[in-house]
Parts: sequence; C-alpha cells; structure tokens
Amino acid sequence: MNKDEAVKSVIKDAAKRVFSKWGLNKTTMEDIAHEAGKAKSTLYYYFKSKEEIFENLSIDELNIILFKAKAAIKGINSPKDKLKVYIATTFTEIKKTANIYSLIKGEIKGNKTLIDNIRKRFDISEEAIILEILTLGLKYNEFNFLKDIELKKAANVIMEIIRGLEINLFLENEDSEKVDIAIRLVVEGL
Amino acid sequence: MNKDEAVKSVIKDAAKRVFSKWGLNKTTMEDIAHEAGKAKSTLYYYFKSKEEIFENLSIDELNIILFKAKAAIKGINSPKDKLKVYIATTFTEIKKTANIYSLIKGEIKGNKTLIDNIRKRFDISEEAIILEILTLGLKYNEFNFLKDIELKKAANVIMEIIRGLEINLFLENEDSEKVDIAIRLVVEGL
Amino acid sequence: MNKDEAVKSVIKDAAKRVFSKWGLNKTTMEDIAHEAGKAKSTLYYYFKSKEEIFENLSIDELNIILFKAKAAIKGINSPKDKLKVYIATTFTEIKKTANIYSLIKGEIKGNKTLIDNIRKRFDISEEAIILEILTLGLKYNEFNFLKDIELKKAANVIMEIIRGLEINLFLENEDSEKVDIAIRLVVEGL
Amino acid sequence: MNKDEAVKSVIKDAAKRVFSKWGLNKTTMEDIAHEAGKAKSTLYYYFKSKEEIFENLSIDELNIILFKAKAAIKGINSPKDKLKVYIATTFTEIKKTANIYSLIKGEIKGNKTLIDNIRKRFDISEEAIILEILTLGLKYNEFNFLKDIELKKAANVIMEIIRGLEINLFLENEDSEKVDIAIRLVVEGL
DNA sequence: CATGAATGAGCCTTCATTCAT
DNA sequence: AATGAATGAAGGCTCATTCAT
Repeated sequence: MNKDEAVKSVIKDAAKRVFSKWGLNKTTMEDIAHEAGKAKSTLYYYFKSKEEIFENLSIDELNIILFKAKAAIKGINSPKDKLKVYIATTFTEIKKTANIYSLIKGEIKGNKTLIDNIRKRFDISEEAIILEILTLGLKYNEFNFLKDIELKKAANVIMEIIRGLEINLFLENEDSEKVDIAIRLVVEGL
Repeated sequence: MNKDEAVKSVIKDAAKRVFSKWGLNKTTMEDIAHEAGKAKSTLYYYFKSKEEIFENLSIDELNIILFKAKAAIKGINSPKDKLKVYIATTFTEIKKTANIYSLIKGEIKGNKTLIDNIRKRFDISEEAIILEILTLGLKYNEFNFLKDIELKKAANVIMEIIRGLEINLFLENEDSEKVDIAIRLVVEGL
Repeated sequence: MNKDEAVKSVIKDAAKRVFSKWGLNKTTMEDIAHEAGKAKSTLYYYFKSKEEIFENLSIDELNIILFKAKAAIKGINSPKDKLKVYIATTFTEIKKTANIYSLIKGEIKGNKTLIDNIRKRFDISEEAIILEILTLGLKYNEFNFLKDIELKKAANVIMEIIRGLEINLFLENEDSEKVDIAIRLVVEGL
Repeated sequence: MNKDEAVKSVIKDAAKRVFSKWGLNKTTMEDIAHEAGKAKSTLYYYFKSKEEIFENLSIDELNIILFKAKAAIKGINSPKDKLKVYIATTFTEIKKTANIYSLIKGEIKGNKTLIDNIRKRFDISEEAIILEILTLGLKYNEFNFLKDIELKKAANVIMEIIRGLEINLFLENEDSEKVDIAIRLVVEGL
C-alpha cells in the first residue's frame, strides 16, 4: 500500500466511525476530518465528495463481508445448513463492520443514485449466493414447499428477510439466542 | 372537519408526498410549502416545526394501519392464518400510506428522539399483536419448534422480519406472488 | 372614556407590562396580544404598529411623571431643595411606571426616529424645569460655582446625571440610602 | 499579530462601526460582513456567533479604557483631582472607542446573560478605582459630607452618575465645556 | 501534500403586518 | 369591532466545497 492509499485508509477508517454513529446526512466533513486528524480540505484531496467517501467505504465493507460469507459456507453440504451459516456469518460480520448500516438501512432518499449503485452490487452478489443454495436444496429435495418456478422470487424474499433482520434486530442488539430463533424460523418455519 | 383541520390536512398530504420522495432530512419546509400551495411561514402557523409535521403524519398513518390490521385478523381462528393475514394486511396498507416509509426505514440517526418516540408506539402495538397470535398458536399446539420460553423473543424476531420485508421488498416492488412466498416462508419455513 | 379608548387602554396596560419585562425589541406583538387577551391582529385595529403602541405608552407615562414632579416642587422655596425634591419625585415615579425604562435607557438604536421624538419631549420639559430651578438658585445666590453663562449647559448636565441615575441605579435597585447620597452629591458635591 | 488575529481585527473593527450605529439587536451578521468586506459565513469561521463578536469587542474596549484611566490618575495626589481626571479620561476614551455604547447603555433586555457578564467586569473594576479614590479623600479629609460608612454606596452612586453622563451626554455631543461643568458638579456640587 | 481561509447556497424559524370575513 | 389566517422579509447559522499557498 503506497502513501496515498494509506491516507485514504485513515480517512475511511475515521469516516467509518462517524458515519456509523451519525449516519450519512448528519455526519459532516468536519466530523470526519476531526476524527481522522486531518484538515477538512485535505479530505477533498483524496475524495471528491462526502458521498464518494461513503461509497468507497461501503463497497470495501460489502466485499469483505461477502468474501467471508462465501468462505464460511464452502465446506458445508446441506443446503439448509449452508443458509443457516450464511445468515449467521453475515450477521456477525455486519456487526463488526457496522457501518454499512445506513446503507443497508437505506437512509438516504434524495441520494438515490449514490445508494442505488452501491446497494445493487451487494444485492446481486447476495442473491447469487442464496439462489445457489436454494437450487441445491431443491435438487436434493430438502425443501418442503418451494417450487421450481418460485426459486428466484424465494431467493429474493429470503434476501430481504435477512436484510430486515440485519437492520432492525441484530445490529442494535446483542442477543445470540434471538439470532438462533431467527435463523431457525427462516429455515424451518414456525 | 373544521377549517383548521382541513388546512392541516392539506399540509400533511403535501408533506406526505415530499417526505416519501425525499425523506425527512432532505425535505425542506420550502418543499412542503410549495407542494401544499402555501407560504413557508404558513406551515408554522399550523405546526411548530418540520419535525412536528413528520411526527403528526407518521402517527396518523401508523394508527390507521394498525387499526385495519387488527380488524382483519379479528374473525380468523387459526393462529398461523392470523399471522399470515396480519402480515398481508400490513403490507397492503403500508403500500397505500407509503409515507411512514422513512420512519420504518429508520432514516434518521441524529434525530433519535423524534423517531424513537413514534417508532416505539408502533413497535409496542405490533409486538402485542404478534405475541398474542404466537401465544394462541402455542396453546393450540400449532407450532412445531417454538418453545414456551422463547415466545417473546420469537415475537420480536418475526416483527423484525416483517419490518425488513416491508422496507426492502414490497414498498419498492409490486409482486404479489412474492408476498405470498414471504408469508408462507415465515409461517411454514423452507 | 369611550369604548375605543377603553380597549386602547387595555392594550397599553398589557404592553406596559411586557415591554418593561422584555424591552421594545424583544417584545413581540404576540406577547402584547396574549397579555391583553386580544388577538394579534386586533392590536392593528387600534395601533398602526408596535412602535406606535410604545410611543403612545411612553408619552402617557412621561406626562404623568412630569406632572407629579411639577406638583411636588410647587410649594418649595429653596432652589436646592426644589432640585432635591424634583430628583426624588422623578425617581419614585419612574420606579412606579417602570416602563419608560427602555425609553430612557435608549434601548433602541435603529429606531432613532421613534425614540428621538418621544425622548425629545421629555428632555425639553425636564430641561425647562431644571433650568427654572437653577435660574432661581442663581438669583438667590444659592450656588457656589455656577456662573450665569453656564446656566443652560449646567441644566443639561444635571439632567443627564439624573437620567444616568435613573437608568443604572435606582430602577434595578431598592436602596433609599443611595438615593439620598446621590441627591446630596449632586446638590452639594463631595 | 498573525493573519488570524488580523482578520479577526478587521471583523471587529467593522462590527464596532455597525454595532455603534445600530446596536446589538438591530445589527445583522450581514451588516457586519458587508462592512468588513467578508462573506457572512466567514464571520462564523472566526466567531461562533453574533454575541461572541460583541462580547469580544466590548471586553477589548473596556480593558483599554480602564488601562488608560488608571495610568492617567497614577501621578495625581489630590483625591478630588484624581476623580476629576478619572472621569475626564474615561469620557475621552469612551468617545474614541465609542462602541461599548450599547453595552453601557444596557441595550438588551432578554440578552441578560451576555451583557451581565461583560458589564460586571467593567463595573467591578470601576468601582474599585473610585472606592480607592474616595477612601483616600476621606483619609485626607478632603470631602465635606461623605461619611465613613457611606463609602461603598457613594462609590456606587458616583459610578452611576458617571455612567449616566457617558451614555446620555457626551457620546452624542461634543461639548467640552459641558464635560468641565459635569466634572466640577460631581466633585464640588452646585 | 496539506491546509487555512473563504464562501455561496440554503435551511429552519420568527415576526410584524395585512386582509377577508 | 375583532380576528383567524396567511405571508414576505429577514435573520442567525451550517456545511460542502473551492482555492491559493
């Protein structure tokens, strides 16, 4: 990592902290600069705008999370277990890199373009993973109700359920028992 | 409805439109005023602040939704069906009154107090309903995995799943088949 | 007093109270209206502007004070005593009608015209009284240092000393001993 | 003086001019900015608020005046003369730095806290000086009427007389003869 | 490279005043 | 005679962004 990247990293780390504390809108460039120990104008030397910092930051974190989740389910055979582990891993990792928070939470109407772009990447990647798992489950006849033609939509639904859980429950809350219940519920039903 | 309430309503309707378009932060009083065909200062004749408009608006919508949802599940016996109908009704109604959107979406870090207050009402009411359904289901032995002591946490989890679905999927998306899948998934599992 | 005058009086009384509490600038028409138990727009039926209320009010009070002060010194012979009594009476009365306060205090730069007009009346009247006393004192040879040609200027100076005392000391402060010292000092010197 | 202080000084000088023309309330940040040849927002780079500018400004001026007044009376022996010179110096200096004007004039009801703090400093310092002079005069038996136990109150009274003269007379008016009369009057009486 | 300094655009809010009823 | 309703104008303040050094 050259010098330039190093400074960018310092700034992003700082931004990560304040963004996850105040959200995109309420966080000011001053906040970030102060947290990074840099001057406000310095930020503009490395990033074009506040949004660009946020975007950069989010993409990095998303990639890391997806990478880890993929790794985690690699050695598992049962589709149901794959799904359980995927969700669990995702939760854990998001809690660590808690800053995509506002992104996932879709904080920003009025910044549509910004968010949509970032988000789409995550959604597409995640959908692919889940779809793969579901396909596998169908093939192995592991799922009761799921029909062939619903596959893609079901993937979508699960994805959104996961997203919702991420947002509302586990990020703010440290109750591992709830995580278990949630995962079991998604996979096994009531 | 007297004159005062009528104008308040005009303003709230206008606010509803722009809030749901831009969110709380990005929406300016000017936006609302313009949309309502009133002067900016007129808004202050009827509401004390931008936040008050938002709060007013949100509470109204929440009450309507909860009212309809309660009515919808009244005549239903099976707990599983109750839950299905509750979710379905909630989705439909939220789609209609789409403006609590940002509220549910929890747009606002940094306005904690405002949101928290409104939101808590909804959460409490919703939790009560779901808890009731779950209790019933347990009593009638309709649920496979759910244990007595998990009741409250399970209610919580379901609530958050629903919340997540509301946010990410159905609001932006008009696919009734997905709704079915989602509901079935929550109730029956994969 | 006809009906019109009666309402005007109610408004002025109310204004008196709030003006003396907050001063001209910080007092709003809403404040006055609320204190008067009238609607804000009603004030405009009786007065052209906030300033007009203030002006009206002040002139009334000034006249009363001057009237009482003149009456008080009427029966006194010694010029020095006349002056002492004049000052004492003025103080007492201002304390009672404490609202010209801001006027005397000249609160309002930026409303020059308003204030200057009212104030001039008071200044002229007061100067006349003091000048008369001084002239008398000179005639009776009661004053040590005062020369003929300084008369008018001396009157002016005394007037301003009185004004200063009114403002800074006695209005905020209830120390009759200080009043005595002050009066003695002005008349007799250190 | 570094750059920062230089700009602050430019702003304060500008503020001094407009404040003394319009007073604290009626002067807007726009006024100051325009007078300083800066953008309105620039003012906020150097000062946190309008009040802070005012406070800064006032304290500076007060310190200068007190410093000069103290210097002026240092070499003088007679208490009466000391007092005369103190008053004369104060007047002259205030005329030069004419901006504490509104401060002394106590323009602001409703901004109590701001003013009170600044003002208190001046009052305390001034009282100390006068008290010292009076004590000296008493010791040397230079005063006719003043009694021991009245010392503090007398200092207070004189202080307020001076304050009044400052406000009402000499600031608006350029009559050095009047100054003489006033000083003589305070010290020697009529 | 880094930043101190500067600013334009805008935001929320207040308030004296107007006017139709 | 009285006022509810409406508003224009302004004010204090914030902040992302620019730029010369």
